[in-house]
Amino acid sequence: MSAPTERVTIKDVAAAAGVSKGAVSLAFNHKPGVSEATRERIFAVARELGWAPNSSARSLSRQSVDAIGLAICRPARLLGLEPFYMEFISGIESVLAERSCSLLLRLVGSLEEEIHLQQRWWRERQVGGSVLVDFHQDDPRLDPLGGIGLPAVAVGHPSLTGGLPSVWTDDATAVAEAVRYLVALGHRRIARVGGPAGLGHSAIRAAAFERTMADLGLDGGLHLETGFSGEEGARATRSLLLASERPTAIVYDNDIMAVAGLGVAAEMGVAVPDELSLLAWDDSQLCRLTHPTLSAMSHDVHGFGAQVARMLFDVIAGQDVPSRPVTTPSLVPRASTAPAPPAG
Amino acid sequence: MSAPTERVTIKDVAAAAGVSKGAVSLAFNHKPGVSEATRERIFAVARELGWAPNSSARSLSRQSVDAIGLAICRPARLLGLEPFYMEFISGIESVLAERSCSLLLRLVGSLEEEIHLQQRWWRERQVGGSVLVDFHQDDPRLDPLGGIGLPAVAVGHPSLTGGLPSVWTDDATAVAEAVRYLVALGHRRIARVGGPAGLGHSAIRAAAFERTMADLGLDGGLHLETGFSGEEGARATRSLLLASERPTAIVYDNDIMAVAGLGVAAEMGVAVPDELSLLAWDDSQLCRLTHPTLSAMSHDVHGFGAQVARMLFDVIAGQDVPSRPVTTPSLVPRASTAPAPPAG
DNA sequence: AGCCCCTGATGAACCGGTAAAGCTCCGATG
DNA sequence: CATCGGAGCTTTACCGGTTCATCAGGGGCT
Repeated sequence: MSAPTERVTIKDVAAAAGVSKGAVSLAFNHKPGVSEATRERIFAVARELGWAPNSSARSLSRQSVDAIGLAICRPARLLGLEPFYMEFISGIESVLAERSCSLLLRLVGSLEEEIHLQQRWWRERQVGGSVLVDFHQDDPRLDPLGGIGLPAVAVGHPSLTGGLPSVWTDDATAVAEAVRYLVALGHRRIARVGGPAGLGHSAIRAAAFERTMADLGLDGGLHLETGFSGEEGARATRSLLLASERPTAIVYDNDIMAVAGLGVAAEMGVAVPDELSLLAWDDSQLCRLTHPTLSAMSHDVHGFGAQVARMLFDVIAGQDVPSRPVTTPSLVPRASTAPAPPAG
Repeated sequence: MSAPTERVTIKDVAAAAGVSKGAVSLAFNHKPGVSEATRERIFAVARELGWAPNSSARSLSRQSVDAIGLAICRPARLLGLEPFYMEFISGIESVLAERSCSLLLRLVGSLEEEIHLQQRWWRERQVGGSVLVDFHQDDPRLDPLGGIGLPAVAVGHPSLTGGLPSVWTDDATAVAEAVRYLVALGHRRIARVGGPAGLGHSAIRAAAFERTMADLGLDGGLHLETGFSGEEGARATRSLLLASERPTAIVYDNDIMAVAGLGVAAEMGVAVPDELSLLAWDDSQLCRLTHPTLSAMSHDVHGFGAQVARMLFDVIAGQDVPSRPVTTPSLVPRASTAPAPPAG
């Protein structure tokens, strides 16, 4: 016995206000064609009846959708720990809210799954456009999604996103800053614990790391790839610290792995920062909660998301949008980095 | 010069297959009325043309929507660190995906905002129903949302959710288990760092904490309220450890605050677990990354989300759904809890 | 007075599906 | 052999909006 759910439609409002459907539509969309008096009467009636235009009907008629899609392809257990995404989403939403647009979120298990999902979303017109994240080198999504006309904004360096309008952070420059900072502190054996090599931005950071180290005349070969999880960060750190010539500084690709690294150092009795400096990436609140607090490469993830959303709206509006970087991550030194221990 | 975007509609498919719109609709919805041969021909044509039914049109016609809403009212910075939500969402989505239903996610700044949002979502039929989370005592959402016919499932103890079908974890029992465990280890001065008192489940845990302590003849007054953030967890821990008679064990309301507590203990030179035992809540991966690793009250958040989604579908289907608990969190002892130090 | 134009409104067509009623043909039945 | 029933489609009427052509009425101009 579900409630009758008295559906109020535009017709009811029109009847109650003594005008035609068309007039109600004009009034609600703030278009000319109705007098101020009529408009107000219509609004009053609509409020009284608790009416709001049915979004399916509006979409159908207008041939447009007020929703955008975001599919994230990482295990949920990992995502929960990545402060990045929620912050990023919140940035997107800050822009969506202004335009009363909604975010369709989906966690997918593979890029193939994402391809199918995005195709479906677009064919069924469930979304007006999509945000694509986590680009790989030769990303398999580019071909299938490039051709179908889906308006999209890519998050990632233009070298990865195959001509899609993109927003990215200049990770190469940030990596260089991180390395130079550690070198200035006297570190010579610097390691890096990165994300999966297939992931575009990990590769970019890896390359920048090697290059910067080489430029400074140091050995840049000391970097490990992980799957971004804390556990893998811990394992990587453990193996680095067990090496015969262990590094005096480690740069991580996210906060979680840095926290894990800190745990491993403590477990192995390696003093941070006296014997080992650690540098995190993203700089979530987590970095301020550990002891010692974690130095980090910090950036405005919220603003990043907002920028992406704004650009997507432009793309949907049919504008020709140039790719552009957002502000480069910058170093926030805290207690986990210190001058290198005297060579021993 | 946006692409012409040749919109393929059911009419095109019908024409190409040499049948009527109706036949295509029947075929695609797996309803009787078309022969097997025709059905296959229609599918072949649809695949070739890359057609999928327009979701707005379908919603409009069917008077139903294949999306559900979730609004979360916590600061984004905090959410990112709460592994709970992503895991919860992923649980919801595991069920939605089976029914090709989408999740509309919104981060809101206040419960008032959520009320407006949910009302709009429902009036505009953007969602078929909603998941309501983070119930407060005398929650302001109950009145405005109860009356409008929005199908909803509440996450929270029935005492908080005003007659809405609910799913909840038996926090009271879990708190009791936590306390008894610590007491069994010899702890007598046990503190609790909880969430905001207004939040229903915090209140329930607080009450259960006091009651259990009282039952055991101990002082249950030692609990602090926070806003769930790591920083507040750190502050609370600091104040507890500075007290004249400091606790020998602390129970936290989430993982992040426990991690922060661990940081504070280290900073103050209080040995964990020798001088102080810490117990986290939720048991995300984070608990295994610190040193020492964190004992925690663990539960299946993914399954929790799935359960909620399943129930919401039943509600939307018009069934009369009984509220029910999911499995009670259970203790996972790790390295942060140990026998109480000898009284001194 | 006759004409034009502008404002404020109406009515019908349309968006792309679904659903129910209607129509055809065919084999089975009395 | 007329009749009935059902399988297999088609037709048509919605769903609840938007949009556009049309129209009535009133004021200003010649």
